[in-house]
Amino acid sequence: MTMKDVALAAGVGVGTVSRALSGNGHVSEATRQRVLVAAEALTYRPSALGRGLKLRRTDTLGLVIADITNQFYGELAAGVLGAAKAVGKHVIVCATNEDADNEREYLDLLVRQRVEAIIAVPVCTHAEAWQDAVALGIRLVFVDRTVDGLATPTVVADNVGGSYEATAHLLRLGHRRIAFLGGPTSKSTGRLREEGFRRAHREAGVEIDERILRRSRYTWDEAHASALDLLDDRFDATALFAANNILGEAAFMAVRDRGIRIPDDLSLVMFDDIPWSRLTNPALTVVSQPTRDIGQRAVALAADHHLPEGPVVMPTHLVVRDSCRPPLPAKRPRTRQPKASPATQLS
Amino acid sequence: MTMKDVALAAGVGVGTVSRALSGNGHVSEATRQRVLVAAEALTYRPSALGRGLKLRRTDTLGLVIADITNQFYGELAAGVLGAAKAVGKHVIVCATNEDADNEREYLDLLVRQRVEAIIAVPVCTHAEAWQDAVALGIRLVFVDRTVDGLATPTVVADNVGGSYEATAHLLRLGHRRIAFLGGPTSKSTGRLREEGFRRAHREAGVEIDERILRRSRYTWDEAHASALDLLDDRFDATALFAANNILGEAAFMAVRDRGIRIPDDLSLVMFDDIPWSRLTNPALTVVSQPTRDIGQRAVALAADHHLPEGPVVMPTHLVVRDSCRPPLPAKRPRTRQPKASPATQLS
DNA sequence: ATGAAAGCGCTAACAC
DNA sequence: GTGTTAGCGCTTTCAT
Repeated sequence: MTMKDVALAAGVGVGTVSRALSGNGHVSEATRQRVLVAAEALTYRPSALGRGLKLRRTDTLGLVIADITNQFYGELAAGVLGAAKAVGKHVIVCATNEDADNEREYLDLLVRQRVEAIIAVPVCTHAEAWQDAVALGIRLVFVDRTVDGLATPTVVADNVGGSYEATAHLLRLGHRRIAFLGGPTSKSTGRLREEGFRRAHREAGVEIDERILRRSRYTWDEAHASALDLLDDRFDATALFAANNILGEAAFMAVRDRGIRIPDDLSLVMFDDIPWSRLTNPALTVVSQPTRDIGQRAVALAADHHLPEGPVVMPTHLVVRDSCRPPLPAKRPRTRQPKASPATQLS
Repeated sequence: MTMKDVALAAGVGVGTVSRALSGNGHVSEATRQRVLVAAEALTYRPSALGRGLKLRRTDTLGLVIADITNQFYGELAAGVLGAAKAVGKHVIVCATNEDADNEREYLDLLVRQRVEAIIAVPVCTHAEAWQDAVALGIRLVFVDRTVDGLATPTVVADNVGGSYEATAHLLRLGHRRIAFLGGPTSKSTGRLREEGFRRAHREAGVEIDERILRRSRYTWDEAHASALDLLDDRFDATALFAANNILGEAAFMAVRDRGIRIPDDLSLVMFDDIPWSRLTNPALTVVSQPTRDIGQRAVALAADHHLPEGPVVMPTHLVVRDSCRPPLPAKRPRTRQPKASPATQLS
């Protein structure tokens, strides 16, 4: 069923069919009806291939995320899909599983598909990997993580701020030995959230014990191993900050594995407000980021023709639930008591 | 950068470029190199539009799911994406949010995109809604839910069996008043899981009190309201079976809201093994379905040219954790004590 | 082995 | 208003 068939059936030319069906150009009401009837009778559906080839436009977006199974990315994808639908575009979804080779392959695919824009959570943060995609004239928007040395629109959460706020919350409660389970330094999220953690300590005049920091890739297994390693190494921290939902889940399980009670023995804060954080007992205090908005914003940037100079930073906020409390003095035999200083008064 | 440009640069015809790049047809090694060099120099990337139009083949799959934010569908999508990548196809993902209008629009989109197959969790289970898609020659595979009156390949979990097993587990523990929070009868999952629940009771010779059954759409708000309604209505059940992860999450929250303790006051079983079910306290006993496999299998069916006659039913299994225990006699003042019968011995 | 040419389904420019 | 036609980028005969 091609347009030609419809033209034949309606006794008109293909141009008329195109005009009648698309509404572009003038067609007399009489012929319009004839065309509509013929199209209906033949159950004709225009082909996006022919149209796209002619118009040199596909109305397609590419979304490249790490792991669609992670609810954070699910939420992000939901934002992208919703916004895309609203502007009449559809999206090819690619899951890299944090593998740079997968990412390359998907990139190549999306280029060949002539997507109008690629919205990506970059695995490979070397600028070169993305350079030729942008050289090929495909609009590129990064989300969640940045790529250095590439003037590309990017939408991220306020990683430093969110992390700072969470850490400050713990310091304010009186914690002085706060363990940190963070991401790899190869990811901007890993670096920035650690920076917020450090900044809060610095401003509070509290020294960080580097022995209670761990960095792990964003996989459950590695994160869980890191968390156990942390807990088993003369662990005397009174609080733990996990820098994303994977790390948080692994940390939570590890803490339970070791019979440590939250918040009695250990206060826990996690970056990412994920539905399950309300289901644990106690419910977790978390840093919430506007995940769906990030996705929507990315689509807006992908459509906009005037790009923002710097990355768009979306605000985070601390959601205080029940996983934190002041440290129990009795519970921290090895803790060095820092002398109270004015800077310690964070709020 | 079109193929013509490459041909010009390499001093050959477009046909030769096509052959050299695709590997179809013979090209002398010398010219092949010239073409490759020219293509590289121009950073040429073949267009899938031209190719698709000519070949009348898009290598594209459409995936229609309810809510990408639900980890169950995330897992399903991961299976589809992985299997699709393995066979060199890519996928347009559509989230209906359980809205029939959205589904229609997406369907129309996918038809126009000339996807080779649509893998869908159907919202609208009227056969007619899908009839013209299949009439248009697009392969259709349903997952998770069935559509009546349509001879279409379908991949589902063993809903009756899983539900039966979970219920039998509770009966075996001695529960005689088991509440049920199920899905709408408009969905096959809703009907079938209720059927398994009933069958287990029937075979155990235990009568069901219809007053402790609720049916809710698969949205958190409605499910939560239903769960509260159930708990607030002279609730004296000793166990609760939630027929999917949304219902289970809502039930868990409602139970907590009401200060009911699991498993002391109430045993809880949920259909769907979702990561958070291990994070609650106690960890939840669940019916696990091979979600990722279902997605992979659907892709296989979409590619296969000989279709299975009936739906493909994937096995489920009960994962026993800590949310169930025998009922405490003291805790069920209103419970009618059924007389022990041989049929009660389920295992 | 390679060039020329037809044609996939569509839109837009042009002619009437 | 409507028919005709060129051409979007590609693959594949058909000649040579």
